[in-house]
Amino acid sequence: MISSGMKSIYANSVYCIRKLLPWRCRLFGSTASCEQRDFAASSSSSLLDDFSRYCYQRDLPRAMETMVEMHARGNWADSVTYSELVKCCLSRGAVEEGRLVYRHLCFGRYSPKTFLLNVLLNMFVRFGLQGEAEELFDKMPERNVVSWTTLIATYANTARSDRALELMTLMLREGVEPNGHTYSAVLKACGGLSKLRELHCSALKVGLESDVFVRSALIDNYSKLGEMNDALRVFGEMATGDLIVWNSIIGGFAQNDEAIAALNLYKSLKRFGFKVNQSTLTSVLRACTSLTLLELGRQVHVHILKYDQDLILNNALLDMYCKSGDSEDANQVFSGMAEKDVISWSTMIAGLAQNGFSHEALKLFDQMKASGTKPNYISMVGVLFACSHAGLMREGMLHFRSMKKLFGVEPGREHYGCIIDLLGRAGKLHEAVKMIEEMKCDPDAVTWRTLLSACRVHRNTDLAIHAAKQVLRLDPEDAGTYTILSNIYASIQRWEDVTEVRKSMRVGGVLKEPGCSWIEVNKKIHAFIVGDNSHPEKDAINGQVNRLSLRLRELGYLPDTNFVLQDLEGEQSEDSLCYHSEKLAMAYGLMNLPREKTVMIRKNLRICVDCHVFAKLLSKLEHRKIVIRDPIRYHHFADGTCSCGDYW
DNA sequence: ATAGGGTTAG
Repeated sequence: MISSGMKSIYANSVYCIRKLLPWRCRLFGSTASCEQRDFAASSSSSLLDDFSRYCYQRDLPRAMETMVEMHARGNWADSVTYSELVKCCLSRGAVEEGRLVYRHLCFGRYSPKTFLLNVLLNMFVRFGLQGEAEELFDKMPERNVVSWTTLIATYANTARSDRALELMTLMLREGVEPNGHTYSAVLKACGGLSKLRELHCSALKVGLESDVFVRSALIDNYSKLGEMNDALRVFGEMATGDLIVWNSIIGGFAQNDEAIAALNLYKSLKRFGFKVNQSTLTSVLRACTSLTLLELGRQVHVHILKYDQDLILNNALLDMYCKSGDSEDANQVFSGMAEKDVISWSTMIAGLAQNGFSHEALKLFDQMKASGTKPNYISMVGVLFACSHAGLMREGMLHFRSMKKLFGVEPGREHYGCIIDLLGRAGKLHEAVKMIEEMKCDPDAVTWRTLLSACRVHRNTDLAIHAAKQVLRLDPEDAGTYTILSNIYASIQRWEDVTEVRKSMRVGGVLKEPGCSWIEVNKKIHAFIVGDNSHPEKDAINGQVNRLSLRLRELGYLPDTNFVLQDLEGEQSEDSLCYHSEKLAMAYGLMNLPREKTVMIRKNLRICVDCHVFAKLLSKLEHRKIVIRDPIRYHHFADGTCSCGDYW
């Protein structure tokens, strides 16, 4: 008879158990309840003492030698000593020795207890020997919550979430009650919101509401699904403070681009007198990054100087400086890093490329390869972005065509996007279309928007209409593309189509996102929304825009009223162009920032041609550096030119 | 005595 505790977890369990039954009888049969000491012959006590000493001293070679001797004499030590030996194997990565310990314990006249089998199970898992772990698990006469949790955790960590959840079900079916360890492991594997809520409920039922590990796992999962209300509720129910739970919620807001909430929580955390650590600061930096709060980020930089060798923190710092358009400080952090991983290199390459330093980015890519760091999918997005940004057709194609062979990177949407951008910039629109047809993955709205952008610059109306329709098919909420499409139809007098586009926009309830620009002055964010006059200094700002506009006209600035193929922030008239949010932000920056500071602006929509000309001329007139970061790329204006080369 | 949490790049 096979007892329920021996039931195999595998589909072909009957076969599995039959095959193993003789082994099982020999090992776990009649002697199953024997204690280790019973086997120790009195004459061997000094051998066992030696063994125990070697194990606790972490002298692996001598311990193994003694173990072999013991095996020959039929002696066994106690479980705790063996667990020390396994720890020793693990810390040295001694796989073969570990296997030998396993054979010594499981293939002889000895019956290891569940505790010891769990230790061995964990050892196999740690060594990445999944097959051997499963085999052992399958053969265990009794599996407790630790055995199940150990295996569930490996599946959860190797992103085999279906298997982890399945094991949890089997565990419950066998009547083994899960604990906090189990939930924090299985939560890592939970895919959707409904499964998460289900696990959340059952964890509460088992009485785990105060387990901080479960709490942080729940917060983390709700955050990943963007359910910040749920995450906040779980956080708020915490009676005692726990730094990691705080880190989870701060990280959650930072990842969901709710930077203000993240920063406020960070402030309360400090007010409560908590000592924060690297993880907290990494999330705080990420929050600063998403708001382009360069000055606040610099302040955080001062606080993290004591962690100057922390790789992840340095990577976040790098990204903060890159995204804030400060490639000099990014370079400084980068060159000061003792250890660099693929993320450090990728961040820096993409950062340089986005800031218009394509050649520096490509030089860095050469250094990366020379350093022995293997580029991955994301690294190649940065490299191709650098090529497209500088119009380096030959080089871009070369990297694109060779990356699979050289680095095993299969080209994906983002890579194709760069190539389409590259071809589009060169005016090779039909080759760009061919590239879309060649894609193995389905093109998405971003892909078609890239083509649409190329059509806009090269004034190809027919193709633009096609691309715009594709964008709207894939993303029917994209207000900007409706506007472009309607403008195109208007320009070729297809009034019925104009009406049609406007109508479908109305029917679909698509609202145009108002243009918004942000600028940091005195560590505070000032937001300028088109049509919003609530800024206390609005009169002074409007006056400044008008004055600048007049002075720029002397330099040849003419408001660009050719709106065709453009998605503008506001109404389409010369008058309203003056009040595009980035112009207001530029004016405000010039009024309030010291002369040596770069005017750094972030905006939610892409910059229009008129504002682009305005910014270029302004940088020359005022001898100021201006950076405008739109959702796709950054425009560095200096001395009358822009790093984007007037293509975006 | 064996199993558990948070942080970085497109």
